[in-house]
Amino acid sequence: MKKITIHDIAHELNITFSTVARALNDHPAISSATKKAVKETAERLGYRQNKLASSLRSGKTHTIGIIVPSLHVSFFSSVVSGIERVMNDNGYSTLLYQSNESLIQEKKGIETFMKLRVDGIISSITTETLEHSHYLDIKKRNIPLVLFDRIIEGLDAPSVTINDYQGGFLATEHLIKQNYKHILHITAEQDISIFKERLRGYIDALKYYHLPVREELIIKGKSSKEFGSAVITDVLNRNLIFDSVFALDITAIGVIQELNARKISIPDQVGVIGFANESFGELISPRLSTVDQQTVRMGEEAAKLFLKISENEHSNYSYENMVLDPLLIIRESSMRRL
Amino acid sequence: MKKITIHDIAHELNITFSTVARALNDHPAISSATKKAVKETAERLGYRQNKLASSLRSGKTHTIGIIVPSLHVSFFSSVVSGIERVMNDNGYSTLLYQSNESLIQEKKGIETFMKLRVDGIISSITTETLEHSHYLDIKKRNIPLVLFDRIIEGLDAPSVTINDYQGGFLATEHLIKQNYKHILHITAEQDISIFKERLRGYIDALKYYHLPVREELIIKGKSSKEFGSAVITDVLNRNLIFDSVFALDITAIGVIQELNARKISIPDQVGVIGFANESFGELISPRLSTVDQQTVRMGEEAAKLFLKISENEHSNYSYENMVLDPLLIIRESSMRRL
DNA sequence: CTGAAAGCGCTAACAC
DNA sequence: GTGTTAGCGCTTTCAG
Repeated sequence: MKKITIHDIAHELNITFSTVARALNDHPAISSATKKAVKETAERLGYRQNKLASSLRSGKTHTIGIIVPSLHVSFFSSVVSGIERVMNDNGYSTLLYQSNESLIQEKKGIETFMKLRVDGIISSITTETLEHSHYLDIKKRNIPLVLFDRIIEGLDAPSVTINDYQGGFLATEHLIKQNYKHILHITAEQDISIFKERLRGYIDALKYYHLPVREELIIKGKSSKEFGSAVITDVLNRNLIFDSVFALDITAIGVIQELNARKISIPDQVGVIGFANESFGELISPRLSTVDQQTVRMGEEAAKLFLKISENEHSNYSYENMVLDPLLIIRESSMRRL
Repeated sequence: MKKITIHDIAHELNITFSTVARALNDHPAISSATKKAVKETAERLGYRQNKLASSLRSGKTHTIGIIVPSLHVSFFSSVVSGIERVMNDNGYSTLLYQSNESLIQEKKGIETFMKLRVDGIISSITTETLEHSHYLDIKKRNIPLVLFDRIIEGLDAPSVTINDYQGGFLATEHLIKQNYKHILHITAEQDISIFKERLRGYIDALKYYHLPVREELIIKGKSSKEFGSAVITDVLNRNLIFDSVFALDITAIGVIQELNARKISIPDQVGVIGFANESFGELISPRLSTVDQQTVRMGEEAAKLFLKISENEHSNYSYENMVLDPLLIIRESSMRRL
């Protein structure tokens, strides 16, 4: 099947190709008669605009690049889904690149996107991204850049994140209001901002409600079902007093299983709340209360932010840093019958 | 920042731009001295090849389009992940499009990809795709097309699928070998090929091991936790004899919860095996035995298949339809202590 | 080993 | 309202 161009259509109708181009682009100065004729023959010949040529000439590709650490993580695939929907609705195509938490891969992705002349990049950085010269390069070239969730401190780029502090506060406050008074918090070992913020929220909620902050109830370790289970075993062995747990969803699952195994009733004896709103939280019994991170919305907002800044391209807009509110999802694991 | 082109590099070195182009593409007929000089100044000036121009001229974009019903479904995001990895490793970029199970969206995606002149398309069709003229169009234009999981009967296109019959057989056989004799099978109401195949595998396994096929143990309904739970309640009320269940993962979760609630011991009294190997299967107790669909591998194989057919573009290759073997994942829910 | 020149398919400024 | 013309930044013959 021969490639059909505007020249073929022009030839067919005995007009010039530029008239055809204008007709196809609904240029106001073209008679509706010729527009109709052009569009009909375009359809008949199976013409499809060559975006490459159009983009090369116009300088706009209507394509953006998305970089995420990994699609395997449901958080990221949800966000990508949100970005993709909004961008498609606005006539953009989306290129996808997984960095696999590798700085080298991330740089490769950016390199690829630049060569393809994307109109912008939306990214969530890798855990290895301590040096960000490649992001500075994007900015230097005036390519709109939006970051989400994992952002770069000190890089003046618009972003969408979630208020982890508030998430920690809300979760803790909810437990307190359910009349739990000794809240165990399992957090991460690493010095990562999101975990520190959630911990800060936890502490501030305790203080706000005049409850003591007990250091022995703040336990650091890796995020896993096994660790959650181990913590409960350990805490019980040490006879620590606690009546509720706030941990990541995956860790909370281990907590629930261990409590179930020991016939400690949830939520009556011990309440549990997670963080992340993973789908499996609804599948265990009792169903896990949790904090939702608005993943799809995060993607949508990142996309909208991109659209906004790429509109007034050269004007100096203020870099907007949107912070989404986490949502409390209350299920049975923390619903104490008061 | 001014856009740097090969002309700028040529000017800087007092050579012609075509020499620069050849040097950058490692053309054999260029002296290593000029190659070195060209590459150095390219680096120094911050030059980046314009793939648009290159693609327009050469006719190759080194970009493929991926169409999936939805990234929210972990099955698809895993497959996409596999495709993406292999394609990137082979110098391709990947465009992504979610059809959201809508035929119109799917057509729009294909339209977009064609205008962008992708080198090929990898797709899994929507449930609405009963008419496939848009896929015929792809073929007519000689654009390499690979389908995965949900394929089109009668469209002569290479594909990667999973052997659902074998999956059903393996799951059933495993239960039989664990000495379960009355296997309840929960399947879908709809006349979808994948479910019919799994059912066929179930029946054949029973026959193979000389067990009776009891119609009352084959129950059709929607796939959900709630339905799994309801089926167990119903079956127990009707005093049907059964000692094991084979259902989709999500449905199996409901089965397990209902059995747990009734203090019916798993796997001693009743064994349970799922299908899909969703991540939550490992998180419940007892952990769910299941059938893995090799999602990432499916994506990788689809990508490899694409690379293979796009090599010998115009030669007549035989359309390969790769069928992956499902993998039995045995966990506690079906591990009877014999 | 390098240069000259054509052209991929389109957009857009300038004519009339 | 339509035609003419000049590129966008490359790849790719054809020369020499």
